[in-house]
Order: sequence, then structure tokens, then C-alpha cells
Amino acid sequence: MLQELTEAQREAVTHFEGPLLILAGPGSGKTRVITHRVAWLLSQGVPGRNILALTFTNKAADEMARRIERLAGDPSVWVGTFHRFCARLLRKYARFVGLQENYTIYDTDDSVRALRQAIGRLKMSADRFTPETIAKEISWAKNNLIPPEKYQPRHGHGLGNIVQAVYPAYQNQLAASNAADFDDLLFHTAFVLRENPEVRAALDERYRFVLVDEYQDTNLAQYAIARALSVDHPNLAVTGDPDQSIYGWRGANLNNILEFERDYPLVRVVRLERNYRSTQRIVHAAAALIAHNVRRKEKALFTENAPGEPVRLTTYATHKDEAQGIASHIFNEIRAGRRRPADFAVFYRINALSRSFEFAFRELGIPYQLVNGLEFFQRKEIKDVLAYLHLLYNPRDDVAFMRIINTPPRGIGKTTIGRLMEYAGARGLTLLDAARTAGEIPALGHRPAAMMEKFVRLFERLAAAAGGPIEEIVGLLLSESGYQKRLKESEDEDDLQRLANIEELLTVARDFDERYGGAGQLEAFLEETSLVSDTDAWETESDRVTLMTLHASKGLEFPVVFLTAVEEGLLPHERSRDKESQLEEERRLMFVGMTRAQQELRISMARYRDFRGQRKLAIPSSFLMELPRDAMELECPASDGRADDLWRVIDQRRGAYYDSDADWDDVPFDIPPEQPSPAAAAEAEPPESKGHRLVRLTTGAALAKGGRTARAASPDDFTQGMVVLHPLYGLGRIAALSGSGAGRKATVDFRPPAGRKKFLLANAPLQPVGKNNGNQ
DNA sequence: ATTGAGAGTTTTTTT
DNA sequence: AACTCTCAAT
Repeated sequence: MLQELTEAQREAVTHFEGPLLILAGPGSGKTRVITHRVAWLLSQGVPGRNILALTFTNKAADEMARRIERLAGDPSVWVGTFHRFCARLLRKYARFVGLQENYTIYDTDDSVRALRQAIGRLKMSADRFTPETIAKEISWAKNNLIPPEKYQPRHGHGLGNIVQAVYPAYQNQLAASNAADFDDLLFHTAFVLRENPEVRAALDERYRFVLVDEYQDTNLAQYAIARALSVDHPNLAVTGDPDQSIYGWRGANLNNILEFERDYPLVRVVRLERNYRSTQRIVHAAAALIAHNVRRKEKALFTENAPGEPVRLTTYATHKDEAQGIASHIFNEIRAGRRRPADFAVFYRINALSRSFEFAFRELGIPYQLVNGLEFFQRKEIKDVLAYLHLLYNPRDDVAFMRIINTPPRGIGKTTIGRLMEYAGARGLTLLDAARTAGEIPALGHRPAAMMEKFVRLFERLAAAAGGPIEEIVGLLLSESGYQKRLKESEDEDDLQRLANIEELLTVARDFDERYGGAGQLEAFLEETSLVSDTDAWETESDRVTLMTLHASKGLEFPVVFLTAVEEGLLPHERSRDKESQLEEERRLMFVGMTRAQQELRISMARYRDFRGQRKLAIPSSFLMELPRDAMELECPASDGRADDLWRVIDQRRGAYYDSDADWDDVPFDIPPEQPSPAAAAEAEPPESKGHRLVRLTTGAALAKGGRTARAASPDDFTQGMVVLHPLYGLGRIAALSGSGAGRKATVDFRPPAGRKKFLLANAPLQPVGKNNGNQ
């Protein structure tokens, strides 16, 4: 078993007791080290039940479990994600945190609904902030182990104050519904471990050897859990790569890995720096990019592999050309017999960019799979059906109740539900219990009350079947509720698709029944469907091109990788450019994407990109100029192969990039627009004096003038009297301004018939046309 | 109570 | 462009 390992790998594998930090660069055989380490521990006589391996995704967990099984044949090792592990633990210790064993796991959408209910019950006006914004702040607090009563406002804009009031109410709402959100799974577990020394000690004893993968992506709660399980038996082995930390926005704390050595002074540190995955040029290019990050642990990155093909950087005229260019390249490679579809992967920064690739692939008949596993379970119709199951399993689940009480429509409207909530709230009843006594609620009329009772009877019928196979329950609820009938009779195209999705869900249920079967399957089914992750749907076996976000690509590898839309505003994403730390995370994201490639890496961008109905001139990503040119080759089908253009543009920007105050506005930008769309071409105007070019091409109205680049105007750029352009209303003049920052509002006078309108500047599609022209 | 049209908004990434 | 929300008509 040890023979197939390198020296460094073997050192990590055979380290027995005591903390262990494995700093593993991309492609350095990390997974292999973990699996072998588990197998080795087993071979040393450590019982499987004393080993806990925590991963980031279910996919990774399954893969790992499979490999351990193959190496050691011992299935008793617990391998899974943090969230799943905590979910399990909480089934047992639910009472410790005010829940019951049959608690429900709320996903992001559910928790926002619960939050709305909580805000509604508070009867306060929180409408200055969206529930999503508030939810985010609460999530932040939980990830940092701050309980409701300890929360202190940290934002100046009043968000903190609202959260301070809403957070406890939200938590009460969850408790009343016997539910936990994603963050609670970690938060509650950490709490149980901290507050109950005997529980902690027992679990520490039980899980004597703990392995944590992707440690760079753990947040404080996960950190606390891992540490709590490693006090009496400090056999905590973590693997990770600070350069691949890409979940900072989710609370991941890079310090967890950067300071591991401080936490465990006696730690053994093993570095895996040699890359076995990619060609020299790919490794060289990736290393050069990541070297631009300041906040990192210096780490060598090298390979003994062949030099390989140059990294290709291709500039297309439009996003459409990009998609078609990539599709036809893949098509030709397959047809020539050089590659098969599964050899290729296409990465992009945001999900919204997948569409053009889908179109292009479909056109050429290239098989592909879109990896967005969450999408299926987030569909309305799927969530509706699952809500029935959730309510069956946990009758206190108010969010599920609200979701299905009038789905399909059964004559119970907003007013009725409002009255029911009022009644339930006043008596501390769950919504379902209140509905059970609908006849006794004075505020309810005869008809609504009768409808309500009918629903309760439906529920009881379903409850009688709740112990059986999932497929049966789902089938029953579909027919009994009339949900299926309604979709079948619909003329709507979308409803047909919904019906197909529900069929698919039935298949999922059937598969589950075959796999699981027996007692407690409703609980297991709900847990599984609640904790699906993005990459879980990814099928390794099928021969198809993979389309996924950069985030989803972590941990995977492909012979040929396309890294697309490497443009300023997308990668790095525009929301990440304020803070240096965020910019570094974006750079790591690109690093992760690049290092997925084994043989060929193809980076691309487009000059024009349509996004949210607007066509914009794209600016090459600042990351492109951090790539080593000696490892690269340029292609520029957009301009007769004159690839020099791109480097020229990048060089022009280089100066501006390092001149911190320079705005992109000041960078001469004169790529000739290669016949954008006819519409855009018709609207194009000659560039202004200093080589400035109009960049934001609105589809409808006249074009904005004045050298603004693709970056939207910030609210504070607007001044009174300024002339602005609205895509719909045309030119107008700012009559008044109020507020500041994100809350800044403007009153604008347009020419008739539009007249006077008010806008929230952060969101309004307003363009300054002339600056400082208020005196005219 | 339900439906449909129009207006307004938007997600960056995910357990 | 696609989605959600609001509001008025039915």
C-alpha cells in the first residue's frame, strides 16, 4: 500500500498520533494521501468507528468512501460533509438546543421565508433592507458563533440594529417550527460541544482520529467543531491549500489554516508541492498568477511532467462567438478522434453564463452536462412536493405549511392565511394545529374554515401513508392533492416541464427506496434532498462535456479545460473589486480553475458581452496580464489573427493598474469593435477626443456618451442638475437628491410624456451624460 | 380568490 | 433576458 506513494506522501500517511497539517498544492495527490492514511490507520489496528473524515462535498465524500473501501474493505469509517455530520449529531442532541429529533433542515429559500414570517410577527418595518440582506448578516453571525443575544451591530447603516431585533425573533421562529437552517447545523453542534463537556469528551473519545479535507474553506463554527473533537485525542489531520480558498464569502476563514501551526505547536507539517496532474506550462502559468497574492503561505509548485502545449488565450468578438468557437473546437477534436466529450470542461464565473454554451453545444449536437445540482431541488414544483413531505415528517414546519396550504389553489387566500397566522401566533400554536381547529376560529368565515378542514383531512390521509416507501407517499400526495391533475390539464408549456420534473422526482424517490428501504426512510430522504450540493449531480461515467462554475470545479480534473469570460467585472467579479482580500480570492478562483487542466488549458474572453439584456464592451481581466507570456499563445479570431492587439491593450492597462488612483476611464481603449451586432454597429458613434470610447451600448435608446467604462456609475457620482440617460425614458435632469451610498435617491425630470420619476440610484439604470454641468 | 399584465429587480460563488 | 412582485380586473 505504501509503495505507490512518494516520500512526502508516505510521511503524511504514516504519521500516527498528534496533529498533522498537510499543505497540498493542486494535483499533488491529496485525496490519495487521505484515503491511504485512513487505510493505514485501519491497518495499525485503529477501529473504523474511531475515524472521522470530513469533506466539503458529498461527491468528495462518496469518492473517498469508495476508495477507502477498496483499499481497506472497512465501511465503518464515517466519511461525509461537515453539514451532514452535524445533522446526524443533532438528531441525537436536538433537545440540547431546543429542537426535537425530527427537526427540519431549511435551505436558503426556506430560511428567508421563515425570516419573513419572523419579521411579520415583529410587526416592524424592516423594509429598508431585503430579507436576503438580513439573512446574510444573520448567517455571518452564526458562522462566527455569535448567538442572538450576543449580536452587536457592526454596520453603520442601520442593518445591524434591525438584525439585532430580528435575529432572536428568527431563531424563535425556527425553534417554533422545529427547524434548523444550514448555518444552525454547524452553529448548534458547536454549541452542544461547548456547553456540554461530557458530550464533547464522549465524542472526542469516539472520533479519536479526525481528518478534515479542504481545511482552508472552514469557517469558525467548523473550526470549533474540529477542535472540540481533538482535545483529549489531538489527532487532527487537516489538508488544504490556502491558495485554493474560495469560500471566504461564506464565512471561511483563511486563518484557520494559516495559523494551524500556532494552534497546535506540536504539529507535524507535510508539504506536497509536486504536481502530478498538469503540464509544465499549465503549472507555470498558474504559479505565476497566484504569486501575485500577498496574503499566502509561500509554497513551491512544480512538476516533472512534460512541457505540454502552450496555454492558449483567445479573444472572440462576442460571447456568442466564444461559445460557438469553443463548441466547434470540441466538435472537431471529437470528430477527428483525438478526444471524447468527457475530456472537456468549460468553466465560468457565474451560472448565468452557461446559457450561450448550452445553445452552442446543442446546435452542434455535442453531449454536455450542466453541473448545477441544486437547480433541480430548487424548482418550485419540486419544493412544493417536498414541502408536503416535510410537513408530514415535522408537523410543526410552518414554512412547509405556508407553502402548501394553497398549493394547488384550494380557495385559501391571503386574508384567510393572515387570520390563521394571527390566531396561531396569539395562542402559540403551530399553523397546522391552528388549521385543525379552523372551525373554532372566530375570524374565519364558514367557507374558508371548511376549506381549511378539507386540507387537514387531506393531510391526515397522507400521514397514514407516511411510514411507507417514499415513492408511494409522493404518488399519493400528487393524486390526492390534485397537484398532478392541475398540471396535466394545463395548457401552459411550463407546466408540461414541471410535470416532467415531478416524474423525475418520482424516479429519485424510487431509487432512494431501493437503496434505503426500511424504517426512518422519510427522515433519511429529506436529509439527503436537503443537503444536496452542486457537484453531487455530476456524473463521472457519462461521456459528456462538463459545464460548471469555477467554484464547482474545485477538486476535479479534466484533460482539457476552457476558462471562459475572463473579463474585468466577471473574473474578478465586479462585486469583489473593492477589497484587496476579495480580489485575492478571485485570483485564487482563477488559480483553481487553471489547475484543473491536465493537458490543455484554454482561456478565453469576448470583446462584447450581452448581459442582463445589455451589450457591453468587455475589458480584459487584470489577471490576464499576470500570466507569463512565455508559456502562452494568443489567438484572436476577432481581428484576423492580430493577436498583438490584446497584449497592447493589456500593456496599456498595466500602467493604470499599478497607478492606484487611475480609473479605467482614463485608459485609452481602442480595440476596433469587430462588427458587434448590426444593431450595436448602427448605434455606434465615433470615439471621443482622447481615444475614449463609448462602452455601454444600451439596446433601445440613444447611447450614453462620455467615456464611462463598463463600470456602472456609483450613487455618489450623481450631482444635482446633472443630465442623465435612462434606457427607457431618455434624457433627463436631476432635480433633487437625497440619502447617500446605497440608499441614495434621485428625482429626475424627463421630457414628456415620462415627466418626473424617482430612482434608487444603486439600482436604477441611470447613466451620467455630462459631469458637473449643474450650472448651465 | 384567482389570474394576468406590467413594472421593477437581479445572484457571484453554495453547504 | 429572466424572474419576481404588485395591482387591477375578473
